[in-house]
Order: sequence, then C-alpha cells, then structure tokens
Amino acid sequence: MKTLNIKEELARTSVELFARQGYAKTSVQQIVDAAGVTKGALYHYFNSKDDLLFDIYDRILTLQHRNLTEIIGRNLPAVETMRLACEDVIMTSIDCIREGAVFFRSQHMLSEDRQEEVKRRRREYNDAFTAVLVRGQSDGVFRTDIPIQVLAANFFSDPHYLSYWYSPGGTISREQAAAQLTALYLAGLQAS
Amino acid sequence: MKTLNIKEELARTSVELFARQGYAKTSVQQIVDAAGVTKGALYHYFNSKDDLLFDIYDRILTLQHRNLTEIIGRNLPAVETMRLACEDVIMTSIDCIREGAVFFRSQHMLSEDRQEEVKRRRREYNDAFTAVLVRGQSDGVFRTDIPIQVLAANFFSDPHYLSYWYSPGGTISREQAAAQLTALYLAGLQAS
Amino acid sequence: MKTLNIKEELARTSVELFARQGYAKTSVQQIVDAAGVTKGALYHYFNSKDDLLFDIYDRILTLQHRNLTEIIGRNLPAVETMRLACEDVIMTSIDCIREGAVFFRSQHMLSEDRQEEVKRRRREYNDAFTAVLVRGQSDGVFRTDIPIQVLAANFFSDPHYLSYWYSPGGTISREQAAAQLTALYLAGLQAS
Amino acid sequence: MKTLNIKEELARTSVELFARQGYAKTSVQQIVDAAGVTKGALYHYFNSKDDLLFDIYDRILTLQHRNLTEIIGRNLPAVETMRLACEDVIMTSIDCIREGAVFFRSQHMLSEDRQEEVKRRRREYNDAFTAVLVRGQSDGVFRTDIPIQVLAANFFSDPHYLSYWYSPGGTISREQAAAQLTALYLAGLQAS
DNA sequence: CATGAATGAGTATTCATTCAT
DNA sequence: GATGAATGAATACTCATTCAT
Repeated sequence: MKTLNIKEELARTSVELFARQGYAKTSVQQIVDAAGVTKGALYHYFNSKDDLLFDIYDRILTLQHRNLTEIIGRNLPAVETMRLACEDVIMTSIDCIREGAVFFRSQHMLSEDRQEEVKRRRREYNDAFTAVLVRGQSDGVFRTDIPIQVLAANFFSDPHYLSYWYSPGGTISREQAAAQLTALYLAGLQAS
Repeated sequence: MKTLNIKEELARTSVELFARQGYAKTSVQQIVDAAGVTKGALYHYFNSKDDLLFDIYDRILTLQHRNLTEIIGRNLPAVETMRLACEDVIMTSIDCIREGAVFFRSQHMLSEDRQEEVKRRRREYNDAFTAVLVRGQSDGVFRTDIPIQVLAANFFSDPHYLSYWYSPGGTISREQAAAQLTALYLAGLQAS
Repeated sequence: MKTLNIKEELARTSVELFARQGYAKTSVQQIVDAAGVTKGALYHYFNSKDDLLFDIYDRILTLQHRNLTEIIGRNLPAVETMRLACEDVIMTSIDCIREGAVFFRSQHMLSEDRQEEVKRRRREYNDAFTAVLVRGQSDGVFRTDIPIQVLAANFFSDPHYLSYWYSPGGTISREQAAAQLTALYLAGLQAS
Repeated sequence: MKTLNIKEELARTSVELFARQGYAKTSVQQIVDAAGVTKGALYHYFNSKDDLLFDIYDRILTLQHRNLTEIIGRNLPAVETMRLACEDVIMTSIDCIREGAVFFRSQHMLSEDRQEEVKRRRREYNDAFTAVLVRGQSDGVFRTDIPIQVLAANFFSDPHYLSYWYSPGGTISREQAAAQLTALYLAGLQAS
C-alpha cells in the first residue's frame, strides 16, 4: 500500500517535472525532494533516471497500441475505424498530456537501446495505422493522389502538437478537440 | 573571411550535433572538436553554449516572420494568402530541417529570458497567421464551426512534425511536400 | 543446525567473493545473494561487513599461532623445529589459500582497531618464529652473517606469495610444495 | 613546467595515499586536497581514478622489464645473470616501495582490461626470468630436483614481500638487502 | 585572436546499515 | 529469527566557463 504509493508518487512527480523543465534540467534530487522521499527510495524502485523516463514511453506506447488494436479488431468500415482511432489518440493524448510533452521532446535522452525500442514500437503503431489508410484507399473512400506517408504524417502531427497548445480545463473539452481535429483530418482525407 | 568561416562552421556544427544527439548530450568540447577549432575560439564568437542554441531559434523566427509578413503584404485573397503562407512554412522548415529538430525539442534548455523571447515571437507569428484565418472566415471561405485556435494548431502541427518523418533527398521533394500538406489543410479548412 | 549452516555458508561465500574480486568490490548484497539468504539474516549473524572480513584474519591467525606453539612445544632441535614450522605454514596456507589471498591484500580495509590487533598477533607469531632462528644461530646451525629480520622475511614471503601462483589440484601437491619451499629456505639458512 | 609539476604531484600523492590507506579507501577528493589542486585539474591529466592506479603498474612493469632485458642482454653466465637480476629487482622494489605496496594489493581494483594487461606483462617478465633458470639448469649450476615454477616463486616472493617489512632509511641499506636476499636465494638454488 | 590548463559547482549512483513488521 | 523497504552519507566523474599566456 505504502509501497505502491511511493513508486506511483515518484512516477507522477517525475513526469510533472520532466514536462515542466525538461529531463536534462531535472535532477534526481529535485524529484525526490518533490516526492518527499530520499534518493535511496527512488533507487530502490527504479534502477536509474533513465528508467523513470522510459516508464513514460512504455506507458503511452502500451496504451495507444492496445487501443488501436482493439479498434481495428472491430472490423468496421475504414472511415469509421479511422474516425474512432483518431479520436482515441487525441483523447488519450490529452489524458496523458504531460507524458506527451515529455514523449516528443526527450527521446534522445533515453539510452541507445531504449531509443531503438521506442522507434520499433512507434513503427509498429504507424504500420497498423497506415494499413487502415490503405484499406480506405482500396475501398475508394480515401484519396490516392497523395503519398500514404504524407497522409499518415498529417494526422500524427496533431497529437504530437497537442502539448504545445492545448490546455486541459480550458474552453475546449477533450471530446470536442478529438472530434474537431478528426473532422479536419477526415475532410482532407476523403476521396474527391 | 577566416573569421566568418569559423563562426559559420561553429553554427553549422552545433546545429548538426544538437539535432542528432540533443542539446544536453552535446558538450562544448564535442562541438569544437567537430568544428576543428578550440574552446577559446568558440568563446571568442559566442558568449555561451546557450548563445549557440538561441542563434538557431533566432534564425528560424526571423526567417519565418519575414516571409509571412511579405506574403500578407501582398494583399491577396485569404485562400491564396493562406496557401502561400503554408507552402512557405513547409518549404523553409524543410530547408532548415535540422534547425527544426532542435527548435521543437530544446526550448526549455534556453535561459528563462530567451524562452520568454521565443514565446513572444512565436505568439506574434501565430497572431498574424490567425488574422488570415479570421479574414477568410469573414469572407465566407473558411469554416466557422471549429474554434480558430484548433484551426491554427491543425496547421502548425505539420511543420512541427516534419523533422520526425521527412527525409530531404527522399522520394518526396520539398515542393511536393509543401503542396500536399497545404492541400490537405485547405481541404479541411474550407467552408462547407 | 540450520543456524550454524547459515553462518558457515555466509563465511564461506564471503571468503570466496573477497578472494575473487576483493573486499571493496564485493557488496553485502552480492554475498547474501550468493549465499541464498537475505540481508537481515547476515546482520543477524554478523554485526558488519567488517566482521566478515575480520573472521578470516582471526581464523588464520588462531590456526597458525596454535600450530607454531605446538611445534615449538615439542622441544626438538632448531633445524627440526624450523622444518616442521615452515612445512606447517605452507600447508595450512595452501589449505586456506582463499583466506590467504584476502589476508595479504585487505588488511587496510579492516577498522583501525582490528588492524592493530592483526598487527599485534602477527608480531607475536613473528617473534616466536624469530626465537627459533636465534636458537639455531646459538646452536651454530643457522648462519649469522645476515640480519635476523632478513632471514625471517625470506621465509614469510613464501606463504604470503602462495596465493599468487599456487593452484590447489595442480601438479604440485601441498606436501610437495611444503617440502620444496622449506628445503630451499633451509639451504639458504644453514651456517657455512 | 607548472604542468609537469601538477601531474607529477598528483602521481606522487596518489601513490602515497594508496600505499598508506589502500586504493578503495582513498577518495579522489583526498588526493586533490593533498596535492593542493582541484578535481578538474586531476581529470584534466587523468581520465579516471583507475588511470592513476594503472600508472603505478605501468611504471613498475616498464622499469623492471627494461632492466631485466638489459641484464639478460649482456650474455653473462647464468649464475651471474641471476645475481644481477635478483639484486636489481630488490633494489628497484626498494626504490619504488610505495608503488610496490600498491602493486601487490590492488590489482583487482583495476578495470578488467587492465588486469589482463598486467597479468600478461607479468607473465612475460616471469617467462624471461624462468628462461635464465632453465639456462642455469642446462649449464649444471642450478638444481633440477625442484619444479621450475617453485624455484621462480621462491624468488618472486621476496620483492613482493618487501613492502611488508623493509623500512627505507633503517639499518639495512638497499644494497645490503639486495645482496643478502639474493645470497639466500642463490644458496637454495645451486646444484648440489 | 587563440590556446588549453584549471576551476568548482553540479550530477547520478552506490551501499552498508537500520528497523518496523 | 528473518524480511526487505528505506535511509543518508559518500563517491567518481562531468562540463560550461574563465584567464594567464
């Protein structure tokens, strides 16, 4: 009980600090001070500062991969699959907006091995997403005059950019942001 | 002559290294070694490592602000202004793709003062861009059912994301990328 | 029964690790892992890591002191006493070769107090050994042209050095090594 | 000039401290405090604490290898070669007695790579020394009834043990110690 | 202009030991 | 008796920056 709290508290605190001031400018000392524990406790639960960072990547990658897999598994029409997938990514990105701020800025601070792992898992996600685009093209509902990687990049850029402009608790709810960004994307995507 | 070369070489080398391995993981020693000069030389031309980083921000902000101002100054219809502005941002972002990789990842490594300056200048750029969107809405050519900040974010995310997926020298030319991403954006943007 | 086994197992394991990788490079965690117990168990039987080390010194010093006292107590001629004493030291050093490896390398890792105790007990041993040399000189069987401390050092160096070159289970048995090194020593020692 | 002094001072100071209190118990901070410089200065001249230690090994191994090679190169009779070699080792070991105290106690504190290098170079030295023993046996001047490795170990133990008992500036000069230990060794070595 | 030796404040990490359970 | 989570003090090492030459 206490144990879980400490580990979770350290995870929460480190995301917060990494998002606010960057991984490099956040010292282990700051993290443990903010979490109200000692360095020894941190190193009891995490092997290194790098582990703290990787946990963030792992959490997001696992979550988004699981959701996309589930959505694709429903075997809906391509347009509907795409709508659900896009809205889900936007909403989970908003739910994890601090993690997202770290995710896109700090990849090069991971160890080489873990950078590779993150690349691999993002590629997997990208491949699954792209497969839906291809299906929609075959079905004649998505445009074919623009390279598929451009179509994919045009969407991925949105969740990526969220942490730079979206404020949770502002005038735009997560559902609205998801619906609006998805609508804009699908408008561009549809076959003429 | 020699002087200019050394300063330029240091700028070029530092962008390269910052883009590849991140600002924090790049030491001043690595930069001077790669540039073939000594620390003394670097500190002759730059006051600090932070200056090397800020130069990158300054270069991009200056370039894009100047281009946007020029395009808006032509007083073309909103759709045409937007098309030119978007294509220009994409193309200059591709031309400065290494700078871009640094730009979006390393802002929190700048000194507080300079973070503020960068924020201010980006806001200025954003405001000018948004003004074009507003004009298009008044003219009845841009949709009004989605908050303007979402419409803006939907575009800014694209140049932002370029350094994560676009390879100069690949199968897609800078002009093609610019035309395609702009087309996708404008398709979403148009009034129904 | 179980208790004795755990304590003995910890002693055995720690000698092994100290000999192989040095006292300083061996962590308490490594010891308990290798012994298959937990830290709590170790600290139940030993007050500190230092105790684990001192036990090794105590064991060897006690053993060699007891053996030398017994041999001298037989009141044999000096040459015979010396031969038995030397052979015994060599053989017990081979029997405790891992302890020996630690003994000569890790004395300064002991607490100050215990370093003093080890020095004192080694001096006692040295004095008893030297007394035999003096008796042999008085009897006219040992040479007198070389300072007695050089004569003593010339022997003590041998058991000291054993752990650096001797392999138990190799082609030279413990009895052979003892006989040969003793023969070489006595050859140098005899009065001309 | 100043530069050499600082590097030499650091080398001198570190040998002194390593000999007195052991490598593991000597902190880099202690070394720089004793040498009157800062950590930065130390790390300007040495890449790591390990380098400071290895320098000691390198110095001794280089010195003794060079001397032995020179002595063997004179092509003197085996007995004479052996006498000169033994006396030289004893004397240089006395000259570098603090280095010697470190040499035999701290090998396992070196990095794995360097432990291997030290082992290799000591083996080379041992092989050259053993070759002289073999030559003496062929010439009929050295005994053949004891394995050659025991004959070698019987000598190597002496310089090894020096730092445990010999006091420079005491009643026994370096030349005397060298002559006496060599005499004792040769007495044991000669063919009967 | 340019050097590179030297600084010193900062960093992540280790580890013997304790103690509530 | 035994656990292992937590401590806290110590450690080696890094690096942007300065300055005498």
